[in-house]
Parts: sequence; C-alpha cells; structure tokens
Amino acid sequence: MKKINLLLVDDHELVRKGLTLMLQTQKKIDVHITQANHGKEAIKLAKEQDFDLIILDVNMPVLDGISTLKKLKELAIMIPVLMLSMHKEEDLIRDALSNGAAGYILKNSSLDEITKAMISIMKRDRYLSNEVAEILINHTNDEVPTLIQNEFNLTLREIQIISMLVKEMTSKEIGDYLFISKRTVDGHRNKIMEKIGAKSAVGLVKFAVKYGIE
Amino acid sequence: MKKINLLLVDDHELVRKGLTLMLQTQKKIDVHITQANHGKEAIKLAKEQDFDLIILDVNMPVLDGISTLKKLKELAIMIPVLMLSMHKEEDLIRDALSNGAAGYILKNSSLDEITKAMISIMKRDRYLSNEVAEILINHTNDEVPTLIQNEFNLTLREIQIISMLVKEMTSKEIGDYLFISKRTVDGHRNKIMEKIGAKSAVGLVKFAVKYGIE
DNA sequence: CTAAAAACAGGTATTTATACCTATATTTTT
DNA sequence: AAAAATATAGGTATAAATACCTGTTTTTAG
Repeated sequence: MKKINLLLVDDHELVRKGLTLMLQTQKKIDVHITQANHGKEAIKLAKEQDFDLIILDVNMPVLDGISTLKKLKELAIMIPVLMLSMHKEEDLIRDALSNGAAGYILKNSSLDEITKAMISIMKRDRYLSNEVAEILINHTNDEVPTLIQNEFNLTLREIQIISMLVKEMTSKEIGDYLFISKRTVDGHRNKIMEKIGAKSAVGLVKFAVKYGIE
Repeated sequence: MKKINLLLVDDHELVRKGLTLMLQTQKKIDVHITQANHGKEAIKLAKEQDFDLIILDVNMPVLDGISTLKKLKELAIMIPVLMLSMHKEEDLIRDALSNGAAGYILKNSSLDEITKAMISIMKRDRYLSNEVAEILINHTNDEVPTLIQNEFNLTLREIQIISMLVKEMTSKEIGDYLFISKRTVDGHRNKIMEKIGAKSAVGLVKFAVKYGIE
C-alpha cells in the first residue's frame, strides 16, 4: 500500500505528537506526516504541497477548523478532510459536513477508529464515528447556523473592516488602503458595533478574537 | 538525576501518547510513565504503587480531576499533583489549588513548560503557567502575588487597569471607579501599551484576551 | 540608605473614535 | 417592480485616546 501523505492540523503539540506516535506504532497504513499549528498555516501548506488527506482540529486559534475547511473549498483544494474534535456539538458536526468534510471523529477515539476513518476517507467514502453518527440520527434536521454570518448578519465588507481594525489600523489607514473615505470606514465600524452589541472598539476586538477574525 | 516515576492520568489516548513522546524526546528529566484512563484507575494505582508525581487531567469521565485530587488527599496520599487542563476557568483553577494541587498548566503548553513545571513540583515548589497565574492575579484583589511572575513585568495595578479597559470602560469611568484621576489611568494605559508593545488599545485588548484577562 | 520603579496627576496639543445628522448609487431580496 | 440592505460619503460636534511635557509621593530593591 502506498504511503499516505498526511497534513495534521492541531494547535496542541500534545495531540499532534500523540497521533504521530499512534500512527507510527500500527501497521495497517503507512503515513508521512506534516504538521501545522493552525488553519492559516495549513492553508499555506496545502497550497504549496499535495497531500492525500488532511486531519483538521475543530477548535483552533488564528483560523478555526470550520473556517479552514471553507477556505480550502474556496481555493478549490479538493483534498479530503477528516475533522477531529473535542466536542460533539451537533451544530459543529453539521457545519463541518455541510462544508464538505469527509469525516468527523472525536478526540477520544481509539487508534483503531482513527485508522479506520483514514482508510475510509482515502477510498473516498465518508466516515463518522459511532458517537457522531448517533448524534446526527437522533437530532434531526434543524438548520445549520454558520458561525458569524447568520448570527450577526455581518457582510463580507464588514468582516474585512473588522480584520483590519484588529490589526491596529485606524479608520484613516483602512480608508487609504481600500481607497474609500475614512467616513465610510467609520460608518462600517459603527454598523458592526451596532450589530454585535459592542460599546466601543474594545468590544469589537473581543468579538473578533472570539470568532477567530484576525 | 534520578528517574521520575510518573502517573499520567488522562482519558484521551492521544494526549497520553503525546506527552509520553514529548517526555521521551527531551533530556532534562528521565521519566518512567504509568498511564491511567480516569480518576478511579489512578487512585487504584496510587494506592498500590509509589509515584513521584501525578499529572492529572481536569476533565475526565468516571472520576474527574478535582474529585480525584480530593480523594487522594482523603487517602493521605501525598504525591504532588500537576493538573493539566484544556480550560482556564478560574473556579477550576482555584478549586484545584485549594485542594492541594501543586501546579496547574494548560494543554497547549510547550514541552519546555511541561518539564519546567515537573521539575518545580519535584522540588516541592508550586508551578502555574503564565496564563493561569494571570487569571488568578486579575480576579484577586491582593492575594498571593508571590506565585506570579509574568514576562511583561506588569504590576497588579496595571493588570487591574487592563481588566477594566477590556470591560469597555473609558479612562474616566475607571478613574471614577478607583477614585483616581483620568490622567493617572491614561498614564497606566500608556505604560501598559509600552510594556506589551501595543500601538493602540486594540493591541492591548488582544493581549488581554490572549492571556485570559477578561 | 540611596536609587529605581510605581502610582499619582496636572498642562497642552493632536489625532482618533463616537454620535448624531444627512444623502446617493448599487446590490440583493421579496 | 418595489423594498430592503449594502456600500458609499459628507457635515458637525463631542468624547476619548494618544503624544508630548512636567511634577510629587510612596513603595520596592540593591
């Protein structure tokens, strides 16, 4: 069997090392592992190199798992993605699957389950761990709330402005950069604060950090 | 240096393997590791064998970390315990420390930090990671500042000011609350930004969120 | 004991943010 | 086709933050 070229994305060194060790001590599959700390790094690597499989942690700083998944689809990077999560929240699972994740397993999975998932996905099948499958079966179709858009109705422009404000840019600097008036930027900023319920730019920054807009 | 006989308690195989690998690939300390899945198993092992150190996950099924810690004290098992946690909730940290935990670190710790913590604790010192220490400073009025050393040399007053700025309070509001001049608050804010290298209050908020001062 | 750092606070000036107002062209939704 | 939301941007005014200056008192460290 051919060596699997795996991109492993998780912000915890502990988890990366653990999975690496587990995969090295089994004989079903032969894996070469490249590691990434967070989504941003993963995207950079996925653009440069050709992987057979990506294992993506759901909860990460800088760029979370779901956002990374979306970004990969945007970039038309068609590498199958296995999501790895600490939590079994239904919303996250649905969000991941509806954004093209090939599988979803929990971090308490055994080595056996992880390799099974990897093999399935390499064969272009989907894989859900039993626990995850059960959640989806029992709680039927409610909606898939996309993290920020649906909850706060932020526009792409607004998110762009947020990300620049969080880089410590002033309204004037942002305006100059985007070739729009400082006033327009102010307008966007105020609209954003209104939408998310922030009293000042401070609340805006907290919001941004919380939702991984950086 | 003598071999440390470590009992590692975590319900995630991934984390146990990861820590095992990490500890094997460093040379500062020599460790023999016994693993346990959850608190109940840990207590059984601790009664049978003599360990030098216990690393205890906070969130576990069957018997969680804090309960295990309590149970160990009840049984007069005096092995030092280093708590390992995914979350930085103040209550958990206080609960752990007041029940005799010798240290508390987060799962995103580096290998270096983990070994540092282990060495400290083996010397019967306490060890708190910076993130954890800052949570305690911020929410305590004037308790135990001796434990705390942070890399930015922030004073307690400065951390207090940060925590209020992050609550979206203005300099004037903070001044009124603390019965000091708005100017003094401005002075503190500027000093803080200088120390942490922030260009504006935005950078200050990002710093605060990153270090769990909220 | 002396020197350094921290906490305090006033002055002045400039820049930035916030709070209101207004309006128009474009895009999206119904 | 009409209505709603978005992105644009100007005016005016106030509040807040930032950048300099200056100083005193208290606390901490060498």
